[in-house]
Amino acid sequence: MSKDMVRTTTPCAACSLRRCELFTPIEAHELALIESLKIDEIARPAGATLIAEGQTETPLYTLLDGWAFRYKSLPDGRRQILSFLLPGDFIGLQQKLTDDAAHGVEALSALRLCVFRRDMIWALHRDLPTLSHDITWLAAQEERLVDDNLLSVGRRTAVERISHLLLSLHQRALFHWPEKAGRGVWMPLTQQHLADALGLSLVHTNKTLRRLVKGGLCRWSSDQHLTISDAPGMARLAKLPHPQSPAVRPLI
Amino acid sequence: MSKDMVRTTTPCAACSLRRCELFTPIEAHELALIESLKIDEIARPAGATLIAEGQTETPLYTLLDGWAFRYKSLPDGRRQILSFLLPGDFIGLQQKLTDDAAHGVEALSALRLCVFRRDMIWALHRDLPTLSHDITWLAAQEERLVDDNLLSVGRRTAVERISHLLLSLHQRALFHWPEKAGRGVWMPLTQQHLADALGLSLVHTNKTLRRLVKGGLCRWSSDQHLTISDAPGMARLAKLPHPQSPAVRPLI
DNA sequence: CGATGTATTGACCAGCTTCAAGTAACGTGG
DNA sequence: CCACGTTACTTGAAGCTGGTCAATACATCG
Repeated sequence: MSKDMVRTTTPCAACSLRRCELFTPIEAHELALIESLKIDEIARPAGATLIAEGQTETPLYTLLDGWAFRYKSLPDGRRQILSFLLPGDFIGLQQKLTDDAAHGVEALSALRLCVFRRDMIWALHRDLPTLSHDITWLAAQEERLVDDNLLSVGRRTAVERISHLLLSLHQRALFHWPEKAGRGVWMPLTQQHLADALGLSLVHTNKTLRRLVKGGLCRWSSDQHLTISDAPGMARLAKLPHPQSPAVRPLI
Repeated sequence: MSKDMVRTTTPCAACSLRRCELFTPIEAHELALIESLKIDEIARPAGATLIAEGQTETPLYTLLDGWAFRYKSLPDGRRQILSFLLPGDFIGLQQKLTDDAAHGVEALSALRLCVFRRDMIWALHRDLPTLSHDITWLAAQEERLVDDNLLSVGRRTAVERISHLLLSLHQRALFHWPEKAGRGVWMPLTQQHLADALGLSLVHTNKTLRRLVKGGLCRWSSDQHLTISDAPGMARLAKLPHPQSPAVRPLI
């Protein structure tokens, strides 16, 4: 814990994420408020637990770099991944507002995180309507993601689920890590993670994924890179409903 | 459409929902702002579509009385119910913030609804931090509900799912409609709705529900009332994780 | 060089879906 | 008042998707 000492390693204005076209441009005074609420910038290794299920007094982060996921589990250990987190995603909003963490958050890769003051959410609401509006937008957006996953897990078959998940992760990841020639997009998941996100068993996930690969629709390298070879084919398999908007989004 | 005419049938201060101990007390000036944003109070019959999937320009409501649900569906008609809506729930938040409705909303029973101005969310953020904070809280809370359902659909067995859903609906409904002696709590769902919410087929839902009833754990009357006879037994079956907080909540 | 984690594949089985048929309750029109 | 259509519920039988068990291969790592 770094007491009240403010040790901002990177000024928010210089934040590399801001340069990404995925995020809406921001006013100088908004940036100043965010910077005043920033406590620290930290790194976490792959596999680290950022927030444990049931934990109270959870911290607030913005994910700067890397992959993570939110999950919930049953007493007997069965685990469900609720959604994946990529750079720009806000972490701890739900927990902050409802006190105890209903879900855990774990790192898939090494992470860089921006740490905010515990009272940040209230400060945003009190001091800057535009930013508090953005926070609400982020909360709504995150729910939309979970809604999508619920539709998948509840109503899609195994092939459909995998196609859908790979497609949407691929699309999201592409914004942050451009595809390296022939190697595909970086996606540091094990098949166990896929299975946990899809509500399938590990074995069945493997067999189904294998069928997709053999069918020439995508490639899943052993170094955890994904290539989509036949995007239209996968989209057809995934039974995408209304084509989803890429949508520029706020970054706090 | 009632043009710009303000025809508030009930003053917010007299709103019957406010008397429910489920909701946090509210300041006079907060109430005044809410009332200024209220346009109308309307009724809808059971089965009505409040918001269609893909609809743009969605309205904003607070559900005053009755049951509804949010859903998403696939091109071929398979439908997943995302969550159920009870009095006090805010409707249209997600759609408002992301433009097009990613999910539909349908009435299970006859409804009474409070209709708000389209710019309400922004007005709250601009004018009253306490209320904008509440809005964010509601969004976060709704996501928590979906998280729960996703865990269920992804990782629980059929018996567990049904027990869990009935238990949580029963608990929520109890706040609004006290159990009538021996008749149970009003729950205007068909088994098809249960199936759609649980990611199960109608037939299997029926058979599993029947087993619960024959096991003496609950009763599902033909007039759509639910009695939980053996709450601890059902909770054990449902594999409830951490006991959930009833939690007082804001009402907008 | 074992130990561990991940991927892969086969064999078997069960939970759930689909198909099918029948009952009961309700509303509507003749 | 009853025939009929409709909707919801119920139950049995058969079949498939996906789960469980098990064995192997392969890589990384201390």
